[in-house]
Amino acid sequence: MAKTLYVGNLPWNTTDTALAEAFSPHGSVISSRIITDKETGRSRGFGFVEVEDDDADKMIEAMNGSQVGGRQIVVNEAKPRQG
DNA sequence: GTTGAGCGTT
Repeated sequence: MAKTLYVGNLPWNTTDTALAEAFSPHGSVISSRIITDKETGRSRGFGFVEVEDDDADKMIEAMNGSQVGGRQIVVNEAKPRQG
């Protein structure tokens, strides 16, 4: 099982790999993606990280409020895209 | 060469 984490307040230069590298030591990272603008292709400043359900809660409290790329980030459980 | 609350594609 896996759970999706919403990551906000990210620097503009943050990449999906940077998230995986930042969440890796805090738990099992399955996948990571940075949301980019559909018109300009630039980073929107937030992304999503898919992690193991057993480590999701720990990574949220461990990475929420921490600094990534020199900027403090916000980590929460992502809302279900399909309801 | 910019910006800063908010929840993504098949």
